[in-house]
Amino acid sequence: MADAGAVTLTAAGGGPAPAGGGRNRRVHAADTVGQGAVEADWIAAAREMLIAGGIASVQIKPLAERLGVTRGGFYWRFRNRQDLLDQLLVDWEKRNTRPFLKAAERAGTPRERFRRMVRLWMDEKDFDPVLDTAVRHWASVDPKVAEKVHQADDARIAALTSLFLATGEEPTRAMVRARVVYFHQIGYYALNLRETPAQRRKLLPIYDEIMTDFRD
Amino acid sequence: MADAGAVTLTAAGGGPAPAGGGRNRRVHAADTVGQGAVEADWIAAAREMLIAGGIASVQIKPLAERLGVTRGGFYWRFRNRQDLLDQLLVDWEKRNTRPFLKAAERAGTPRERFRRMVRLWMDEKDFDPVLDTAVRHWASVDPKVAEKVHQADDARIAALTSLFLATGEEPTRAMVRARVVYFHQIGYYALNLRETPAQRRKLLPIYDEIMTDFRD
DNA sequence: CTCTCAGCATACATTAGTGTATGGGATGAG
DNA sequence: CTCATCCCATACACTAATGTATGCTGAGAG
Repeated sequence: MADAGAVTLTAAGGGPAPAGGGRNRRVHAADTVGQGAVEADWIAAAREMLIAGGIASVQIKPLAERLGVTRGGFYWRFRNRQDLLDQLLVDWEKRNTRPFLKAAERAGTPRERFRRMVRLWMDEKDFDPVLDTAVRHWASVDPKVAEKVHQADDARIAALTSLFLATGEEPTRAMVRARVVYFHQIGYYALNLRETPAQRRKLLPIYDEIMTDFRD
Repeated sequence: MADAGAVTLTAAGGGPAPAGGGRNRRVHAADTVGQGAVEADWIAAAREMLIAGGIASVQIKPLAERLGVTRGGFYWRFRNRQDLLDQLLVDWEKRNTRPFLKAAERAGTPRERFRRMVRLWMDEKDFDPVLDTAVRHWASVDPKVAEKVHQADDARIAALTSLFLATGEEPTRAMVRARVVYFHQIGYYALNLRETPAQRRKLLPIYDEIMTDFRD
C-alpha cells in the first residue's frame, strides 16, 4: 500500500497528506523538529502498545493520552486507525528485516557472517526480537500482515541458506541448517524467556557446536 | 483457578453452577447427550475462534450465531466471558501439555522416545500445534495465561532434557539439545508455513541427523 | 392436566471504541 | 494589526460489545 518510496529515518518526511480537505499547499520547514506529537511519535507509541498488548490494544485514545493530546490530534496526522497500522508495519520492515539482511550479507567467511547474525540477535540493538514477535502475533489475525511477514521470513531463511551454502554444504542440508537456526531463534523469542544476557552467552559455544559445523 | 479436580474428557461434568439465582438442585441424567449447545460446544467454538482470529475475536455473539442460539444461552452456561476463557485455557492444558509429557515419558530407548515426539508433532492428532501457537499469542497479552504457558514450556523442556540425558549426554549439552529441538518446533509453527506432510517427511532424516546424535 | 425447571429468546442499560464536524488558540507572514 | 494556517480540543453520531432482567417454550414428574 502507499508508495513508501523515499522514506527517510526521520519518518516525518513526505508522509500522507493531512486528512482534512485538500487545503494544504505549503509545508513549513520547521515541520520535523517535533515540539508536539509528530507522526513518528504516534508510530513509536503504537509500536510500544503493539508489543505490550497486541494489535487490538493499539487504540487511539490510549495513544493520545500517552502523548498528552486528544484524539483530535490523531485525526489531523492520520486518516484513520488503519492508516496508522499500515505505517506501523512499514516501520517494522525498516527496523527489522533490513538490518537482518544486511547482517547476513555475503561479505566475510561463513563463520564471520554467522557471528554477525548472533550479535544482531543478542545485542537487540539494530534488531528488535520482541517487536518481531509482536508483529508475528499481529500477522496471525491479519492476512495482509501475514503476507508481509511471510515474505520477510522467506528472505531471511534464504540469506541464512546462502551462508551455509558458502561452507560447502549441499543445498538441502544448507537449507535445513538455516531453518534449524532461524526457527530456533523465532521459537526462543516466542517463548519469551527472561534470561540474562550472561546466561545466554554462557550457552553460546554449545549452541554453536550443535547448530553449525564450520570447517574454516 | 477453580479446582479442576476430577475433570473428564466429556467436559460436561461438574462445571460451574449456572449463573442465575441459586435455584438449581437437581441435575438431569441426560445432561451430557448434547442436543442443544452444551458447555463443550461453546469451548470448542471458542477454541476455533481463538485459532482463527486471536483471543480478541472470541466474542459471545459470533459464538452464539455459530452455535445457532442467542447470547442468552451463553449466560446460562457461563458466568461471563472470562469464565469461558478460563475454561478454554484448561481445555488447552488437557489437550496439549498432557499428551506432550506422555509422549516424552521414560519408556523406551532415547531414539524411541524421540520418535514418539516427532510423531506427536507431525501427526497433529493428539497434539494441536496451531492451538498451541494461538494460546502463545494469547499469552502475550494476558499475564495469567503467560504464566500457565511458561509452566508448560518448562515442563516440556525438562521432559526433552531427560530424553537427551538418557543418551549419556552431559547435563548442559542435554539441556541445549532439548532447547534446540523445542525452540525449533515452536518456531516452525510460529512461522505458520504451509508445507505438505510429504515435504516435511522428506526433510526429517536431515533434521534428525543435525539435531540429534544418537549412538544406540 | 398442571407445575416446575432447564434452556434459550428478547429487551434494556452501560460502556467503549471509531470517525466527523467544528471551534479555538498560537504563530509567523504581510 | 490582520489574517491564514497549523494543530489540537470539544462535541456529536454511530456502532458494537458486555452484562442483566425478564419473558417464553417444551419436556418430564406428579
